[in-house]
This record gives sequence, C-alpha cells and structure tokens, in this order.
Amino acid sequence: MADLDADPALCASALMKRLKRRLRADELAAFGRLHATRRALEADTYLVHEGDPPTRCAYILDGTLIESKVTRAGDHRIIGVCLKNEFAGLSNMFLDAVDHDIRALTACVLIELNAAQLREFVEHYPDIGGALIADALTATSIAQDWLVNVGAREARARVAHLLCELSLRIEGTSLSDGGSYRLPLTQQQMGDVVGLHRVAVNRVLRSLVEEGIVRQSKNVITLIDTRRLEELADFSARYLHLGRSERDRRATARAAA
Amino acid sequence: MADLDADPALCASALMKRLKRRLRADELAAFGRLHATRRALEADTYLVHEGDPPTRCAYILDGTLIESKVTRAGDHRIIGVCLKNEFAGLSNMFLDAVDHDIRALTACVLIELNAAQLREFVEHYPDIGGALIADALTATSIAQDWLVNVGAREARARVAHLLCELSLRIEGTSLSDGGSYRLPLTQQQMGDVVGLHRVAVNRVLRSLVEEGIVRQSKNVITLIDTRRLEELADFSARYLHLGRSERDRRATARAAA
DNA sequence: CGTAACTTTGATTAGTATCAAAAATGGTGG
DNA sequence: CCACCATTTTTGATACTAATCAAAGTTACG
Repeated sequence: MADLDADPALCASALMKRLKRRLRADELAAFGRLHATRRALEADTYLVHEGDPPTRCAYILDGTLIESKVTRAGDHRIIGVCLKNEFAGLSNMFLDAVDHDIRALTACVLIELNAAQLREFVEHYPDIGGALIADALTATSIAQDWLVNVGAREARARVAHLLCELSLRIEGTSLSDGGSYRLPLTQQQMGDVVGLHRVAVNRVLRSLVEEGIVRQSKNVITLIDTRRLEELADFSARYLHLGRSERDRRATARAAA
Repeated sequence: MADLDADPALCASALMKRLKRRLRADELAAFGRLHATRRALEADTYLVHEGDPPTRCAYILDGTLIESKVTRAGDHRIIGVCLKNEFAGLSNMFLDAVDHDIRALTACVLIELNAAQLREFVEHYPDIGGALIADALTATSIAQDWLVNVGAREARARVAHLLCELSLRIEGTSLSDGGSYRLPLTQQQMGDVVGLHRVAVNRVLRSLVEEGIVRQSKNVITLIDTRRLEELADFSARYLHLGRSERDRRATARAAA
C-alpha cells in the first residue's frame, strides 16, 4: 500500500502507453500524489460488484478482467473485456453506482486508484483528463459495436469479429497477417461475449482453422488471412478509437502485404 | 443562428431537467456564451454521419433520434436512442471521430452545440461538466445492458425489456401500472434495437397485449401489469443511472401499488 | 381518396441451442 | 516425472426459436 510516489517512473511509463503522450512535470507530480496502490488480484476475484459504491478504478499492468452481468437465468453475460495496459472502472469517476461486476479472469497486477481522487485529477489536468475520459467513452463505442455484432451477424461473423478486435487491442499485435496472440478467453467466455453457445463458438473456430483463415495451437491464435477474416467479420477498426501510432502500424502492415 | 444568450431561460430550463440542478449565475452566463443554435431537424435527416469530424453535440428539445450502424448486409442496426430532453453526440467532446450515424426519426428541435466549445465549458465548470460526462457515460451502461438483452434473452424478454426502458426514459412517465407513452419506434425499428425480425417483434407485442400485460392503441403503449412485465424482461433500472427524482417517483408508485 | 408504410397472420426453413459423451488440455500432488 | 483430477474442447444427434417468405389488412399522409 504505497502512494504512486513510490514508483512514479513505472506509473508514468505504464500510463504513457495508453495516453500516448508525455506527462508534464507538474502532471506527473500530481499523479504521484494520488493515493494509488499496486495490487495483485487473483484469478476469479472481483474488483467490484454490481451495486457497489463507485470508488474503484484501476490501470491494468498485467492480466485480463471482464465486465459482466448476471441474468435471472444465471448466465454471466460478458459486456466488456479489460486487457493489459487498459483501464477498468473508469466510469466510476462520474457515475453514482456500479451497474456490473468486474472480475479478474487471470491473475492480475493493477494500479488501483480512488475514483473520486482521479476525478479531481482529471478536472485539474484537462489534457490527461481528456485522454482518460476518451478512454472511458471508448467503452461505449465498443459496447455499441458489439451490439451490432451480436444483434445482426451470424455465428461465423461474430466470432471472427471478436478475433479481429482482440488482435488489435492486445498490446504489440497489429492486425496483419501472421500476427498472433494468446486468447484471453475460453470458448465458453467467447460465447458469453458474442451471444453464442460454446458449442457454436467451437464449430466456428474449427471451420476458420480448416479454411486456413487462422491457425490455432493451444490457445494461441495466429491470423493467416486477415483480409478474409475482416471481410467475413464485417470488421472496421474505427470504433476502437486507436491512437495514431496503432493505426499507422496497421496501415503500414497493410501496405507491405 | 443565435447564441443561447438569445434565450437563456429556455436553455436553463431545458438543461435543468437533465442535469437535475440549478445553474449558478456564472455557469449560466458561460453557457449563454456558447455558440449554440436552436435548430429544427426534419425526420429522416442526419445529425452526423459515421466518419464525420466530431464537432456536433445537441440537446433535444423535442423529437427522437437514433444512433445506428450499417452492416455490410445493409441492415441499419440501432445502437442507441436519443429521446426528448436527452443529449445526443456528447461523446464527440472527447473522441477523435464519429463512429456511427445519428439520424432524426421524427421532426426534431435541437439546441446544437459545438463539441470543442462544450468541452471547454465542461473543463471550466466541473460541476455541470461532471453531469454532462455522466450523461455521456450512461450511454455505455445502456449499450452494455442492451448487450445482455440481445445476447442472452429470448424474443419475449427482449421486447419487454425495451418497453420497460422506454417507459422510464420517456419524460414524465414512471414505470408504474397505468403509465403510458407513445412508442417512438416502429416494430421494424424495435427489431433493429433488440436484434429481432419485425415479425417476431409483432408476435411478442401481440402476445403481451393478449395476456393483459400491456395495452396498445395506435402506437400508444400502456403498461398494465408492470410487475409481470419487469419480471418477464428481467429488468432492473440501475443501469439507467436515473437521478433521485425519477427513482423516487418510481419507488413511490411501487409503494402505492 | 389513393398510395406508401406499417402491422398482422400463416406456412416453411434455417441457424443455433441443447443434450450427451469422448478426447484433449492444464494443473496438482505424490 | 507421472498419475490423476477438473476444466475445456471437440464431435454427433436432435429440438426449437426465430428468420424468412408471402399476402392480406390497417393506418398515416399528401
């Protein structure tokens, strides 16, 4: 339990990845003054529960978390995925109550921040603040795109779409042929994301592999024919609101292909 | 094309409905200085298109707009509904590009605001600013709840859920027995919201009427047995982040029943 | 009053859910 | 390092919900 002052360099470097800018000295100093704790969260542990007071935010140094809601039938529908180097729970800065669970899927390392303090920080330093709010709002874009995916596309396209998104969001991976990443979700969980039964997810993955569009060994996915995958998925990356850096990397990969 | 100064009283009263607070004199003055135009928008006209620069925000004085995306198959999936006395396009304050269309469903009257100016206003007046951002973030909650609805529930529940939400969001209507409202969507459009074919929506509505859960004449819906409708829909209002006023009204209606 | 849009109903089909059971994988302790 | 367990993945067979097709009835609107 230490203030971020304890490790401002770590903090700055982690945040820079996401905020895509260099912190000014005064911003860094103010950030260091936030009461933040570096915290390990075991797999299957909750960061927040639905109904909690909106006090917690976190930056994910390592691991994967999911946002989910439980239906009366008892299914845990996944409404968001929080990956390494992203924030979780940012909306708690401004909302009055937590309306969904956030749970660690794998063992996680977080920088936990107090939502009210972070909000004050955001209000005093609008440059970074705007980037944080943009991050929070990107969650809307993603949820809305998932809505299209789940509501309007058939099974193959839904799964393909998820594969495309994960490829772009998982750090260090561009959506280019040969890009590969470790699937952070089981097939069951992928089904909970795209609104399909786990058996249906399995069948789609099988067929994508058979047709040579992706390769899979253990739970590492490699995109072989990205063009075809994207087309099949009706995928367009705009909704992810990626920074210029990622977009450029992607365009470059495209041009090279 | 007039600044809001032209009609600060109207502006304040409209906003107060949503922001649930009284504007301080300095806030009102600053708000009046924003370049804002009262604008009529014909039915079937676009406020913004996907890909536009993120310049436009609007407060809806009257009418209904929808946010939508077009799939390659050509369906217009509806990813959000913007009702009277709500904002549309608030996320443009912080995001770099518009990733979906916003279109007037009916003739609308808007107070149109410049996103960048509004952002500055938000940064200078954090009290109102926070309320505006909370409003923008509520869109995430709604999209995520729709995600559960579309991905995990069967046709009956999906339609019932939408009816519950509209009842609460449409101004002046509490979710109590006997509350009625004009459906702002055709059955086709309701289908585009909940991921069903218009024929399926029609059948659900028919059955809800037959079973005496709702009444419908023309396109006015009256909730007869709210308890049953909510249960059937697996509906809980938390995700709407309603202000105390609405919540109280609802609780009162409940207690009275 | 006439036309276009929307709603309603019936018949058929397609796409996934569901059920069941075997095979593979990952993690644990002996 | 291996054996064992729980979890996940894979495959096949069947059931069912909602999509689709088609056409008549109704409403809204110029």
